[in-house]
Amino acid sequence: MPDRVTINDVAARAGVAISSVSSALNDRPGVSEATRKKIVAAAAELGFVPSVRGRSLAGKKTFSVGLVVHRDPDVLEMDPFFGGFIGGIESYIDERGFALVLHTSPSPEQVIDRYRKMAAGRRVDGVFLNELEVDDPRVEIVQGLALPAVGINPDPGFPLPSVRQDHAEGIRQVVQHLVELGHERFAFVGGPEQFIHSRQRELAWRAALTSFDIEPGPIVDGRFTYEGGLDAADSILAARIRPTAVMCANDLSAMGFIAQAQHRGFSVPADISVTGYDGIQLGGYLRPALSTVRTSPKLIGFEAARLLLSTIDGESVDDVDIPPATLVVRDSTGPASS
Amino acid sequence: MPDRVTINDVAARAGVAISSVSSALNDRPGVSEATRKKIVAAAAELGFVPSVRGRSLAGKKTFSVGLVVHRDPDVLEMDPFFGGFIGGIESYIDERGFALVLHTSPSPEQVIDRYRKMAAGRRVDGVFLNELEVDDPRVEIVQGLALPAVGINPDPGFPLPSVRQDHAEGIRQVVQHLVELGHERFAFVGGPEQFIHSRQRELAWRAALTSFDIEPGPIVDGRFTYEGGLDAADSILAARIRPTAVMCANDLSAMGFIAQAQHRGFSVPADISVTGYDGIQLGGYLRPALSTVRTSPKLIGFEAARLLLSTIDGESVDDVDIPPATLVVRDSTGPASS
DNA sequence: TTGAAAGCGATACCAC
DNA sequence: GTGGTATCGCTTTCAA
Repeated sequence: MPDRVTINDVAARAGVAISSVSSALNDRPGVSEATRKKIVAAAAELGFVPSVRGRSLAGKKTFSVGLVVHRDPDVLEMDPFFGGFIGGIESYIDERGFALVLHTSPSPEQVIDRYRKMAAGRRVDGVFLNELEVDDPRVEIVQGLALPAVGINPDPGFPLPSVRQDHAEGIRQVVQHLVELGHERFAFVGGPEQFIHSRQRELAWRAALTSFDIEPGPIVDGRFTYEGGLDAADSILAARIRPTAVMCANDLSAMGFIAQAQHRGFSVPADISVTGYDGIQLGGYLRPALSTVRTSPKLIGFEAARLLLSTIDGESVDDVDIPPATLVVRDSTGPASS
Repeated sequence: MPDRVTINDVAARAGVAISSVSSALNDRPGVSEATRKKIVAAAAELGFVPSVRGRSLAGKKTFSVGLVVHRDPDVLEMDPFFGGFIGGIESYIDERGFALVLHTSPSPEQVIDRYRKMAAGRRVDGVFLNELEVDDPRVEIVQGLALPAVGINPDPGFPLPSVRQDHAEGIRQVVQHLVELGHERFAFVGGPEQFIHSRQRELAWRAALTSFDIEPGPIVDGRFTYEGGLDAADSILAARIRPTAVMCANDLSAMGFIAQAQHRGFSVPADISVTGYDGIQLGGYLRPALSTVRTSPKLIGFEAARLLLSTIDGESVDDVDIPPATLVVRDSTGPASS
């Protein structure tokens, strides 16, 4: 492999010292305009691109941030949140010379190990903490390692800088929408209880119903998966007194729910109204198109990246609140049947 | 941020020179068993983890490989191939101390720039070339930069080490399956023509039909997207003489096709049989469940990673052939209606 | 404003 | 078998 152009080559070409090259190319003061121009020209001619290796050793930064998907790699295939989230991260860090190091971790034990290695080996300058769980062990790890980290949608009082998008408002809108359609019997299909966002959504659902003086009705686990939605539909639709409206805690389980409801001969929304939560693209293409609460994974990723890079630079940052997720009414919700 | 323990600390602790520590910890010869033990013990006590930064500067390796998703970040949300592919890469490189650097690139021009930067900045030791296009400019770039690279599903004669999974066999099986069901009028929904895998699938489809002495029938573009499938259905089902069986070049467009067919009052498979290509998980959950050709993105990722790391180590490698993608018969294909 | 030189944390070569 | 030491490419003092 041929050796690349280094800062020495540029310095030689411009007839200056490498320290001047460094200063000039990093827009630091202490270089005359004339010298700077000469240097920039020389760098351009030579096609100089600073070596990330060299600068990270000297500068004590790796210029990369880490994201660990701490579930089976298959979630990347099925969970559309990550696509948007990663896209948002990219759009911020790319321009700043940072790269995203992605890890997937099949088993929970490996997750901890990953964070430890990333931090100790100084492979990344900071990490994103997504899909937070109750008493998430990662918090202690990053704190112990003094590794900059940003939390995604944690509960209030989370000890690290965080990005949040309010879910309560959107869920309240769902309930109001369903109430206005005349629904009186409801059910909720939730996510795994160890996830904070599962709890948040269920609590918001309960609270919203309560504010309308409505009984919560059955609450079953949909596991955030398509299959979970299938199962939930079986369980909910088998009851003697069926709900006329169901909210699923994410779009994927809502898709499963609808498919199974249709399979069992129910019409959506004529027999039963169904909503999801997330706002994945696919939902808009379904028949019926899925009414849902649209979140902003891309924006969340963008803001999280901003916070993380600031934290890495040693700045103290405030938490960020993304505008609330809001109701998107499509075709899977309609007037109560009876 | 507290300074980490370095190789110097370990050397001091064990009372030896850093060079011995380096040799001992990397299982290189030239260290007595006794010394090695002392060093390993010292390293363990101190919790020493070698700095990737230091070793990459000295060792001329970054211990990371790059993947550029050279389309809009949204594809990560909609295209399930990446999840499995990335998971496969991870499962190989993780154990070898490598990390995956992921880039998304909204605009085509930026793609080239990305590769150039990754290579010139020596941020990665090698890259994956996926979704190859006809006369793909990336090939020249990596060759010019002497950047190790591995191609995914290229045509024969591709100048770089590659991983291929045969598509022809699976597609032939689709045709045979449909013919055995009595179908005589066919249509094909293809992908964007600049992609090599689009062409490969269409050619295989044509070849298979020819081998059964059947006319190809209409071939329309489904853009590999759900919406493209929707549009393709509109176009194909509006014809006076409709096909009774349709193959879509990927699952996503097949899903769109089915949804739109149903929307227009056609029953799948009673009125029209539909198959996809990819074998995404979601396909199994649809109603009707999607008949398709199952590929192995995870295995492809794994093997591609293996090739890439070998190439990086300077070994010359042979191309890898994954066992062919094969037909999965589910519910979206049935006997010809008339 | 400029340049010389000291690290950063490893690897690798070369004497001893 | 061992321990110095040059080296990788850059950032960052600190003199001049």
